[in-house]
Formats: sequence, C-alpha cells, structure tokens
Amino acid sequence: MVDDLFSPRLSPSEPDYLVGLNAEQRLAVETTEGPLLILAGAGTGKTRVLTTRFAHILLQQRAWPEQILAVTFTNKAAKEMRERISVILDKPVEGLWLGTFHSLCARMLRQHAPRVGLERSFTILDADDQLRLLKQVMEPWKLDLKRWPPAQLMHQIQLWKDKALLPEEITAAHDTDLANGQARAIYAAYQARLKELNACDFGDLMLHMVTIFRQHPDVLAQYHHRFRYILVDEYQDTNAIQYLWLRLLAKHPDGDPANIACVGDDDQSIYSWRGAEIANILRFENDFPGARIIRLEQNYRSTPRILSAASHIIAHNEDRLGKTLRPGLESDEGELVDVISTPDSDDEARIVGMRIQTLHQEGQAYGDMAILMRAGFQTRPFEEALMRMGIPYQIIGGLRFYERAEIRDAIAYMRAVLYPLDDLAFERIVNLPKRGFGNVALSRLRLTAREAGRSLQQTLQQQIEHKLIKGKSAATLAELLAALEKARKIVAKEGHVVATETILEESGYLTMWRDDPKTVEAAGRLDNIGELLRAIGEFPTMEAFLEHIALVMESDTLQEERDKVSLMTLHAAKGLEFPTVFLPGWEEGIFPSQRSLDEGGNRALEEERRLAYVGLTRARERAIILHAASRRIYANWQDSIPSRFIEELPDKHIKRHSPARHNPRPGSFFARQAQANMSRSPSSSRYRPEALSNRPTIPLGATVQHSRYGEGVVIGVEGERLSVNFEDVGLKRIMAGFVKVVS
DNA sequence: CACAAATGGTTTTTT
DNA sequence: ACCATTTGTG
Repeated sequence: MVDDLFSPRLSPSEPDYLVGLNAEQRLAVETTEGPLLILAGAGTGKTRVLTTRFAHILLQQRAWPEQILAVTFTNKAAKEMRERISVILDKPVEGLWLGTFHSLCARMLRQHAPRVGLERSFTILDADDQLRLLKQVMEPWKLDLKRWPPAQLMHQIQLWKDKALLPEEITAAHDTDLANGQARAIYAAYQARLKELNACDFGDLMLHMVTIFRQHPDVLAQYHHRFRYILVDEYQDTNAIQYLWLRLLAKHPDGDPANIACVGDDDQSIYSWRGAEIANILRFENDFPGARIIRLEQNYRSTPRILSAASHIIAHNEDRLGKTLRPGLESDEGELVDVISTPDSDDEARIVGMRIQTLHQEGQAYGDMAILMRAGFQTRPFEEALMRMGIPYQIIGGLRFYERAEIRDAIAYMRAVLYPLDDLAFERIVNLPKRGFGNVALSRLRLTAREAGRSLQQTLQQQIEHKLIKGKSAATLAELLAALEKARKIVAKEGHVVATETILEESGYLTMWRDDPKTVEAAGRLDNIGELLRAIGEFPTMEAFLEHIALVMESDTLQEERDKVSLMTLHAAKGLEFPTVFLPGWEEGIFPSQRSLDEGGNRALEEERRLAYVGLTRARERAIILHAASRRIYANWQDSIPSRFIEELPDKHIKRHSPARHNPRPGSFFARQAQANMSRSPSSSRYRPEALSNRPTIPLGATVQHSRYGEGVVIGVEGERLSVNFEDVGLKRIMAGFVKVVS
C-alpha cells in the first residue's frame, strides 16, 4: 500500500482528463469517497464519467488497479470501458477486476469451487445443455411434458436463482404449481445432478458465490480487504442476486463500507422480464446511509426536438425518480420528428428504404442509420426491401455465432475429448453423424452408467468390449471412442487446434456435412467451422477457449465494420446512437406489445414506454416514427391502429405524413393479396398477377447480376430460391427477384 | 432405428 | 409462414 495514499494531492494545474466535464459530471468524478448513486439520463456522458472516475482514482493513487471492482452488464461494455480507461491513462491497465457480473463470479468461483462441492475445473453449461439436463432430471416424475413444459420450469428455476433462492429455501410463497407442484423437488434434483457432473449453469455462477460469501466469512473478508472501490454500470438492470452480491461485497461487518458508486437510469430499465428490479435503485439510500445522489441531465447527443419528443413520452410514466433531460448541445432546434402513416407494412418498409436512399445520396453514410423495432421478426420486410434496393444492411443480435448447431456440435466434440466425464457433451455427439445409436439405446446406456456410477464414455467402452453392443453400430462407436482417445494424445503433442481438426475429421463429422445434399447450407456450416478453428487458435489452450465462449456468447469474429444500415431490436440498441433512427411498427398490439400488456398490465405499459424513450434517445439528428394501417403477421393481414405513444408526442415538434399507397389500386383486398404475393412464392395464391406468373424461371448455369454481391453463376434452383455462386462473396441463397440474368 | 408426417408455438435476451 | 420438436410408420 502506498504511504501517501490519503495525503493531500497537489494539482498545480487541472489534469486534462477533467477538462470539458460539466459541473455535475465533474462532481460525479471527484466524489470518490462514500456511497454514490449517479442517475444518468440518456446521452449525458455516463460512460465518460465512469471511465474518468476510474482513471481519477488510479491517478490520484487512491487505489491500485487490483483494488477496484468494476461491473458491467455486457462484455462489450466491459471491453469499451477498459479501452477508454487505457486512453486516459495512456497505457494499458492491468490487474483490474473489470467485467460482467457473471465473468467476475466465474473468476472468483474458480478459486473457491470446493466450498460448494465443485472442482475448480467445473464446466459452465449453456442454455441448451441446461434444458437437456433438466429434461433428464424430470424423467422419474413421469410428468406430462405437454402440460408441464420443461422450458417453463427452467425459467422458474432461473427466476429462483435470480432471487438467490436455494432449493431448500423455497417456501410456499415462492413456489409455483409448475411441474404439478413438484417444481421445488425437481430443482433440488437438478442442482444435485449438476454437482455430480462437476458443472454449473449460468445462474449458479452468481448463486454459488453468494452462497460462499454467506457461509464462509473468511472468503468474503478476503474480498473486503481487496476491494476499496466498487463501480457498477447499468444499475437499473440489476436483479436481486446481483444486488445481494454487491451489497455483500460493499458492506463491511466492521468498519466503513467500500466506496461504491452505481450509475443507472430508471427511465431506461427495460429488462424487468429478466428479473431486473428498478426497486434496487430506489432502495440504494436505505442500504447505504448517507449516500449522495448526483443527477446527470445535460444531454449531449440529440437535438432539442428529439429530446422534447422523448421527454414528453416518458413523462407519462408515474413510476420514476424524476429527471429532466436538458439539451446540452449548442445547436438549433433541429429537424422535426417525422411521424409517417403507411397503408401497410410493405409500404412501411419501402418508404424507409427510399428515405435511406435519399439520405445516402445527400451524403449520409449507411452506417449512420439504424432501424429499431420492437421484435426480431419485424426485420423481415425491411430486409427484403433493402435487399431489393441494393442497400447494404446488417442485423445486430439475431442468431449468434456460438449458438449455431455446427459450432455447438464442434464444441461438444472438443468437450468430449477434453473431459471424458462430460456426459452432456458426449450425448450430443454420440449419434452425430448417425451411428445407429438412437434415443432408445442412449437411455439404456444412461441407466447402466448411472447404476455403475461411471461416465457414458467409460460405460460404452465396456459394453463394446463385452460385446453387449453388436454389429455395425458397435464398430462405428468403437471408432468414435478411438478417435476421441487419439485426439486426447494430440492435444498434448500438437496442440488443441490440430486436435480439434482431427476429432472433427476422424469422427466423420466433417464428412457428414460434405455429403449433405443441401450444398449451400452445408458449405456455410463448413465455413463456420473454419471460422471456429481460427478463433480457437487465438487461445493458448482449449480450456481457455471454452471458458471464453461460455461467458462471451457474442461473436467478435463475425463483426464487420463496414458501412451498413443497422437493423436491430430496441433492446439491442440500448447504449448505441445513430444520426438517423427509424422507428417502425408504432401500432397498438405491436408497440406497446399486447403480450406484455396482458402479462404485466400497467407496469408493463410503463416498461414499453421506457422502450420508446430508449428508441428515440438513440437518435442524434433525425428520428422517423412509422405506423402501418395493415400489417402482415405470419400469413394474415391484420388491421392496426396507431400506437398510443404517438399521441403522447408533442405536436410542436412533430410533422405528420401519410404518403399514398405506392403500388396497385389503393385499399382493396385484391391489391393487398397482390402485394402479399410479390414477396412470396407465386404459387401460394390464386390472386397471383399474370405478370408474375409469366416471369421465366432462371435456368441452371445462368450468369446473374446482384446489386450487392455482383456477378455469379446459378448452381441450384428451387422455385424462386436460387443458389448462386458469386465471384466475390461465394455461395449465397437468393430469391430470383433480386437478381438480373446476364447470360 | 431412421425417416416422414403431424403438431404446436411463435417479444424482448445477456450472461 | 415457419420453425423445432414430437409422433407414427416402414
């Protein structure tokens, strides 16, 4: 510890990192001692304050990096924070405890795993494994799985874990009638089985650490001694167990609490359905007496008009701490917020596309524009419209790299190599490719293995040796076990990358995809596996890689930094900003979502409203709200009325438009049908216009031109769906309407 | 045991 | 309309 830690710090001139902060921001940075709650509205420089505060504490030598605990919600936020601190300090920072709640807990739990009956090498299960394990655990209860879906019970267990409830702590008040009243017992069995497998699920990372803190004061004391400063980002999103964990770390039984600073915005709390509790913000003062509260209300992001629109909407919420965003930019009022009524959802998509084109011609980069919607399925019509117009776009969120089947298969193979006791991994791969070992055989094997208290791999080996499994499948299974064994030797000798290649090759997994009749998809899958191998190579060991992907599910590998319009959900947009933001689908039932309202009533409505607030405050210069009178949902057309949020906008700053229907005769049922057919298989309706039916199908081998992908050769035709091998970008699946025949 | 037909359910999502 | 999963058939 430094001797002069608390001696007065002389600063002849003000350090440059403090220059340019406003009074509130500066106060938030310099109030380093004692509990602090920073209520930071959208665009008020929250991240800047947090990182500057961090740097300030370090530069004033109030603490070493390893004495600071900084918690974020996403890995992305953690990464950004680390980078920005390095910039201020002008050197990389090492030794920080900076990460997500879960990654920090994982780090701690590796140290103390034996205290909860785990080995330090425990594996972390993902959602898929969790559910499969739960289904197995539920078997003895012989429940009707239709009536009591395992997924629902899984959700309930997660909620319990989010509340830090162990199975034995579930009282009647917490219990449910799920699983025919057996939920508590199944939860207990599930936890027991996890321990047998030396595994834990995501919720356990936090639950185990809280359990350890509660039952082993010596461990907690260690961390009390270590952490002098605690910083928490996105505090409004913390759930009960995260709050408990923070409180355990921050409050010292003897003496002063750690210096805890939490940053949050109650108006941006949009994850209550995931267990987040706004109440955590409200009770901060009770738990940390003498806490100071600083409000950041100066917005440096959006034009006054956009701010006014956002403020008017959020003002309709009752459950608020109260905060007013003030324009902090020295600019004029800015453009009016557009509200555009369209006849139907296809027009909506096309109008957005046209606006994007116009803005682009005026000089705005595609990357400066975003379309933000309530739900993921709403991206479809926009994708079609943008593709047709040749506008580059990217979907943020969506299918993540590590969730793809082939990636998870490949990882399961590696787990089976590395951890012969990992039954869940082995179950996934034992019959993939088909080895004549289906569900029936697997259940039988599982039973034998459990009775003998051995792993599936061991048991299978024995059964083959004792000729309990015969014929062709015995031979293929023996090959699999041999391949696993071989890969194990290779890990030691030639490293984990070669070992992965070997196991995927020799198990026949890669061949399975090479022989797959769906050429296009299979090729994509093989590409993804190549991508995976590259990613694995960036880690020193396979274990390090597995830990990484367990905690960081997003794909850094696939992120392109190209100039593209971003499509994403409002949830995914939190924390981002764009000069131009399109907000389509502002209709009753869609946004606010009927589903939410049915489930959560007024509380849910307020959360939907916060979502609208988040959406609007993403915009820097221009916000365009749209709603359609009629929307295609699944197969049908549904009429809809404008969202109540539109009425909550301030007239003064709004401009309303209702462009005429672009395509056929306005309004008629037949026109709608014709429109519907434009983007679907032409054979799906008898209302198909002649022009479409007469369009010649594109022949195999034709050369075609695509606005974005360039030239390519058609190598497959399935009705309207073409498989085209493009010169530049390779194999793609394209609708015939998107290409022009060249020769 | 594998494959094909039928069924049901479809917000938001990180870690 | 579309998907993933379950149920029925060879």
